[in-house]
Amino acid sequence: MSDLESALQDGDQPELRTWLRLLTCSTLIEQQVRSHLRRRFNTTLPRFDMLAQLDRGQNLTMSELSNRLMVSNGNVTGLIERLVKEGLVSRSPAPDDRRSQMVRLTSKGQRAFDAMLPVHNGWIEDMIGGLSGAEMKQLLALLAKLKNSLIDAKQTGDLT
Amino acid sequence: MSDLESALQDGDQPELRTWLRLLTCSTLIEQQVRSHLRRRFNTTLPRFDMLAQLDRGQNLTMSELSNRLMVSNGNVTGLIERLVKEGLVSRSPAPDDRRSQMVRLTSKGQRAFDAMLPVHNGWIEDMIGGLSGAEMKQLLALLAKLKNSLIDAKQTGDLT
DNA sequence: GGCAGTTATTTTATACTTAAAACAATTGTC
DNA sequence: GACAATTGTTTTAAGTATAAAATAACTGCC
Repeated sequence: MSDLESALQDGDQPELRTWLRLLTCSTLIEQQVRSHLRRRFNTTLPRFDMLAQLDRGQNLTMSELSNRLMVSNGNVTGLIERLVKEGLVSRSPAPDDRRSQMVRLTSKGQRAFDAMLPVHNGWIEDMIGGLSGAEMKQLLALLAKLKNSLIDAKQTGDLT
Repeated sequence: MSDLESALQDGDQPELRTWLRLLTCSTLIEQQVRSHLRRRFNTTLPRFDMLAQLDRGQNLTMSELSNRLMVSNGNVTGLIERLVKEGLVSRSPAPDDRRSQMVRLTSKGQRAFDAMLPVHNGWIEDMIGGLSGAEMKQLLALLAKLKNSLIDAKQTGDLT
């Protein structure tokens, strides 16, 4: 059995080890969710993620979606285009800014997402269920701290 | 400020929260590394990852690389092709199995990777450095547990 | 009111990624 | 020693992703 972390010494380079283990976990989850979405709902993870954002906050602009999903603006353009073509999402001009578009779920899109959400959440629960409530709480706290560290490093490193 | 986690209740759905926060962290790290690799070395993350695997274990087959990097076999084909074209990697037929190829770094590839590795590790240290040694140790332990939970769920879920 | 700078989005080019099919070589079994 | 099943790899088609350039609309300031 070998994976991303193989051939790293034990106490060595804890930062690198942390990163690689984090990446392994998130890749494993992603692959499972991706595969389940395909089999069960014949859709993809980026589309699901997009619908999820639109479900949480209706009437978002393209930029808002790009920020929330943490993907490039061009990526959002293409993804929304496909979802519009599938009839799950609609675009309308923003009332106050002619550059912007408001994106929202169609009723078909809302129904599709409502059907997927609980099943999706069940998959996640199954995958992460190996941790106790206390462990999850701890993990959440550590990840919050890491997230802050990452945001800090990003800011201080970007003073080009 | 809103991101993947926005609009989730506080104590609610700890599994989902955990997953989204994990994803946020790994996306933030990935984007930073990707951007640094481009600016500093004019290369990409998948290429760097591939070189790293080849540095750790010389003479790996395509399948081995696919397993270690956790990407599809077709993906490895294309990636290796590009690296061969850049002269960083070479392929040779496996002695014992005519279906397989052994892949290894060229000396140019080795030099390129040796130049990148310490710089790369510095980026990671900067990003994760906001955590204390004890916190990293804790986080590593929790992620190890999560990783096991994920592997379990995968096995029990795949008995189609 | 004009114009410099910024912001929102799309376009372009290229690279990455997957799933599934195709193919080729190996293995196990009788 | 045939031959079914498996394994290793490539090919194909479609989708996802980025960075950078291009467009278009907005804002602030004089």
